Amino acid sequence: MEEKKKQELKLPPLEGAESGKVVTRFAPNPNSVLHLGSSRAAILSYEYAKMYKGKFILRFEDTDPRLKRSDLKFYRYIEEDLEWLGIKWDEEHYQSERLPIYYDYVEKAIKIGAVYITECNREKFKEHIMMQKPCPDRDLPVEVQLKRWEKMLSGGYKEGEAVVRVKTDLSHPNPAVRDWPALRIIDTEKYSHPIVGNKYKVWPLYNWASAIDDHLMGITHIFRGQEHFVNMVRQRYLYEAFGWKYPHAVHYGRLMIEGKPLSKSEIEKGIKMGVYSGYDDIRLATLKALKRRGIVPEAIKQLILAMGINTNDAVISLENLYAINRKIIDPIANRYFAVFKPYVVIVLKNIEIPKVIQLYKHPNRKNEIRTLRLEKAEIIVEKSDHEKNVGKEVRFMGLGNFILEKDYATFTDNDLARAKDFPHLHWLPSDTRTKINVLKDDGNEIEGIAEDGLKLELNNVVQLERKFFCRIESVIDNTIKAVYTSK
RNA sequence: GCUCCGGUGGUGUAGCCCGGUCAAGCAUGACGGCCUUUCGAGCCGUAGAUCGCGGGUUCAAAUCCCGCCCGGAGCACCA
Repeated sequence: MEEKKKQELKLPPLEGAESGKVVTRFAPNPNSVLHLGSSRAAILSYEYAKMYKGKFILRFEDTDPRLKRSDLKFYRYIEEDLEWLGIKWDEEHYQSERLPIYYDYVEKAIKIGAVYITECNREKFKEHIMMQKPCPDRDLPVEVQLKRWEKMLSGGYKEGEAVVRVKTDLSHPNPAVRDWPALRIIDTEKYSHPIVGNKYKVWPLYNWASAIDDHLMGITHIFRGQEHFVNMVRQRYLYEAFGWKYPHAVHYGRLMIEGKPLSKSEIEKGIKMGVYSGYDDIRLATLKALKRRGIVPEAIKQLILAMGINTNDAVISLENLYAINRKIIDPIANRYFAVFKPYVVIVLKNIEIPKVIQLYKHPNRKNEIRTLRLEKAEIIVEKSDHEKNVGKEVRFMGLGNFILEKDYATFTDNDLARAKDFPHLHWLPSDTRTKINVLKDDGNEIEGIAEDGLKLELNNVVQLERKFFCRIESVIDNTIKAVYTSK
């Protein structure tokens, strides 16, 4: 039964990759949690590193204390999410602790004329750049640049008064590439950094910190969304100036999920405004929400690997994730009965009481048994099941075959072969005490009763027979709370 | 507007670089059957794509060229 016939999902070969020499990194800004989209870079980077027996680095890009502020809790959340995915990293870095390194390269770059410090303000600079003209201080001698650099470091400029820029090509067709900004001043008295506080006033921008780090850390392959495409174009000028070799970069397309917000800002906003209950709100596609719903990490990994490194945009259907997930959990998830409201009480006729009914916990594992006790000749079934089948002969699963009437049912026999074409209905003894609430994926809750044995499945994904898979989230006294996984 | 990147069945993906074996493969979803103490899983089968549109090159185009349309991304002293 457990034949391993599933073709191991294989990533296509990586350009320029050699076994033992691949180094990849995942470089999140710790300003939110991981979701299905952001886990893509992590999974691809990690899997490729593993595939080529290389190295995988986790690097927190926390160099904006002002607009995209990092938060201490997210460093930890991201680590948790990665661990949950089964991702292990060989190195971990915080860019906020590497500022002296970035400073060092500014000085080096000034000396080779690769960067300059401009006192042009944003508007003035933009005017020049749009006309493919340099700001006057672009060609100031090295000594002046160094002096300005010292002035920046020593606090001689206030926010916005000076910016380090990388010389590119002023006639580059894309204005966004022309002399891009590398470091700026941030008033950390006002915008304190969660890790280094107000220790530094000069902060690198993404392209500077990322470019320097990718080189210093020996990154050979970069995986990121297409929104970073021009950043590669920009950073190449710097690499060229330093005589470095730019890593192979893969820019995959945009990933969307039917109806679910997949942007950090939208998630953060929704949580702040109380639209979502938290990072694990089941309507979200965060890793924390998926975990809570009983989606296993292996399913997420397989989904991402199946998408590969395609550059076109994808609107993926959650059904796909569910299908993959189901294949993994179905062989292990135990089976239970739960009857949801509205339900009806049926009196059983022609049976002996009391009665102990034995059922398999899983159809494939006939050695594991669960039991239901009938003390009274009375069961509860769902109203819709009852309505559809009044007047018919039905199979009460595990109990036997019955002619179902309006409020009673008469036992006929226990012949399973004969029951083949009968509707199979699940049921519970009328004196069942265990209650269950299931949080559905649309945010609504449904109530019902369940087998007592279900209380022992805390944190597990189970199948409520004929209903759906769900994860048992909490068990307090006689009440079980579960979260819907999928059909 | 400018600069990039895309457009293969409902969804995802393979093929496109190096034209024919592709009247397009796989997965998922839908439908039907078998099996089964579940409406799940498994097995079998069915339906579903004139490969965005138009033109060109060629004996031959999803694959090459041109034009157009549509979608996305970027155009921050964000990452």
